[in-house]
Amino acid sequence: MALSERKEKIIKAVVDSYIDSCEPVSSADIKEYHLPSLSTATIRNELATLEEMGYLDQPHTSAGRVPTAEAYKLYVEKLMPERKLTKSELDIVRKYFDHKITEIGDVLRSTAKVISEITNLTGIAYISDVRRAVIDNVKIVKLTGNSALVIIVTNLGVLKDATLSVAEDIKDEYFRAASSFITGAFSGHTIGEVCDCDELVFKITEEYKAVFDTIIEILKSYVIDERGKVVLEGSSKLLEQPEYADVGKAKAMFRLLESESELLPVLESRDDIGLSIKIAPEESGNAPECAVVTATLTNNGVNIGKAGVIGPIRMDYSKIVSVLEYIEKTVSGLSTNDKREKNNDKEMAGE
Amino acid sequence: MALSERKEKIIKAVVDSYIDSCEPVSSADIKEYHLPSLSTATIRNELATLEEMGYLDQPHTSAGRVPTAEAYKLYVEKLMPERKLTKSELDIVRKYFDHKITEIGDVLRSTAKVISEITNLTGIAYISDVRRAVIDNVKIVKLTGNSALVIIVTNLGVLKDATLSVAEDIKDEYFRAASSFITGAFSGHTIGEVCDCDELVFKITEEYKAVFDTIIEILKSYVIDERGKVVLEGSSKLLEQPEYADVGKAKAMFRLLESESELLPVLESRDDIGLSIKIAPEESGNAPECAVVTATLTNNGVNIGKAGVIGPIRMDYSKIVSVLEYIEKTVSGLSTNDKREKNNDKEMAGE
DNA sequence: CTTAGCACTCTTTATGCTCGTCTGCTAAAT
DNA sequence: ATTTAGCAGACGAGCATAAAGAGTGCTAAG
Repeated sequence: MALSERKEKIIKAVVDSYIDSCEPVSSADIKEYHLPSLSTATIRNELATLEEMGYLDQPHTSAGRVPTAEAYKLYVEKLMPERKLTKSELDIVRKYFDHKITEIGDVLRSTAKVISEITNLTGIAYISDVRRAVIDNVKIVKLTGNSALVIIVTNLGVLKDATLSVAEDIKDEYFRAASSFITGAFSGHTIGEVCDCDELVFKITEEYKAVFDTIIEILKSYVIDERGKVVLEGSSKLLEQPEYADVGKAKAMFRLLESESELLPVLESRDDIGLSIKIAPEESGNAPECAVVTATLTNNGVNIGKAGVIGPIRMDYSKIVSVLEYIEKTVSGLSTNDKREKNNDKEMAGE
Repeated sequence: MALSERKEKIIKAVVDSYIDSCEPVSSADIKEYHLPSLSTATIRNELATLEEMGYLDQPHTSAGRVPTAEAYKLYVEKLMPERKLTKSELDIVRKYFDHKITEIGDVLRSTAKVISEITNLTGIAYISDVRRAVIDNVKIVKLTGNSALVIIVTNLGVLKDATLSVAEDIKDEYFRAASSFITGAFSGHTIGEVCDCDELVFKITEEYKAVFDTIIEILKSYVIDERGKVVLEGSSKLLEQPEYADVGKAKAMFRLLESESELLPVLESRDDIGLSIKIAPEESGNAPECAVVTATLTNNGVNIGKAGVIGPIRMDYSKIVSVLEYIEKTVSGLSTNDKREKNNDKEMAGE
């Protein structure tokens, strides 16, 4: 059934007001700040029918109204005001991404951090599936005496690099040759493929067997380590929210954040593109009530992963959406071969 | 004035009991669990004099006794039982360090994380002073088309590496030559020296001017970024502690953790070696009461930084000391040219 | 010096009470 | 038919009071 315009206005008033104050909204509040032309009695009548319709709740008889998840859903879909980032918010984002960021892990951490800082909620970021990353390039560089660095470049960015011990007397040339050999063998394959297949498929010669094995090892442990690893930043920010004024509630929420097996289903979204807003998702099981807003991160058009916020159902969706939209754009602009606007890049003069 | 053996036993009983339960300790408790041979009245007499001496406190007249900071200090110095890590605790530590860890930042994060996991408090780790790190080696590696990776190896380990954009047509040889030239110029100098000095000192020829400038830039921004940066892991663990059952207290503590300017003086310890236990340090100013235990991390005998825990004054010092001692040893064993016992390293066969 | 016993202090918990807020309903007004 | 004013009723927040329980301090005896 369609809602009258007035009913929608009242829902918006309740949600806006409740987001701001976290206190049940009375008919007088609505009259004063949102609909001065109506009497409180009329508003009360509307409130009563909206409650019957499932949009509002009443903690007890003599209390104001509180929005239900249904009301929030309608709000984000239709009623929410558009909002632009303020100057200072833009500055915060720029500050975080004004550096040279290489590793995927760093991108995730920075993203989660900046989101948390602006929204005052917990920022989350994660890679959808490392196994799907396509290897572009593998470099092995000798560092000091007996250690070497393995750098694996994928379409998602530079994977965390790993050192390995090597015999002192191996020459630079060997590493160079090994690098280009391995690059030739792996390039174009996904990490998943490389992990699963054995040396025969890649036609590895005896000479580079050892390097091959080592790199497979590194990839395998990387895949295991990062499987569904979610980066969380600013979880303590949740304490600022009045819904967690009770330490028990706060603990329950932290438990959810710390348990990856419970958290992941809550985060997952159907759509692989754009923003996803999940309000009180069923997947959360007996975990505490929460809402999750995520944006899809891309790099050169490739889906890297997701970033967003998690927090109580009462959150400033309007602000969060504008932040995430901006971050989505910014992160997509970061990449190994980017052309960023500002002086973020210093071209190195050729020889 | 010297304490009688019995007084010490009673202090130990109070501290042990209070660490365990976080509840004021009554004379009956002490009799039952620690000194059954004495009567509660005798114990009460002792408790009264210990309170006068400043070792104990009484929340109110009809409550049991609570140890003062003085009592904790005596406890860690003299009364604390020795404790070995349990099998499962050892396993946790091994799990964290069983990987190839390259970057300093990763060492810090892992260390803080494992400490937090075992102690159920907030783990901290930080580098004493990046500017004092001595550069060993600088490598510039071309990755894909127009991006290159700069790897700076110091005596502390591999610094976070940074990418830079380069013209497409630069050849590998140029990077190789630039790497060895820059290594020749910087090797043996500290990061601080390199940041402060200009090109003349390093006799940079025109040819490598651009690389030189870029690397200086990277180092400078690194030094600024990491100045006094403290890695914190598991801050939400603090909520498990009953002293933060009140959200206000918890928030105050989180504020301390988030403010580097307030946190650093609390962490700093006089001694540059071994374990430091600071109980209710004066430096904390008007920040909430806390205790900090830190160990010095070394790498090839070089002082890297500190790692430890921060939490309420009531913490299981005995356990923490044993954990930190073990971690101190383990981390010192990690290094680019290490000879670790187990199969953590796979030697790569020569050519 | 140690101990038993008892009075005393102070917190904790439960109970009852008042006050203010906000609603729901009814009847009148538009 | 909708809106509004007015009023009774419901409920929580806050406060005082009372009773119960825990643990001490003190005194006097062992």
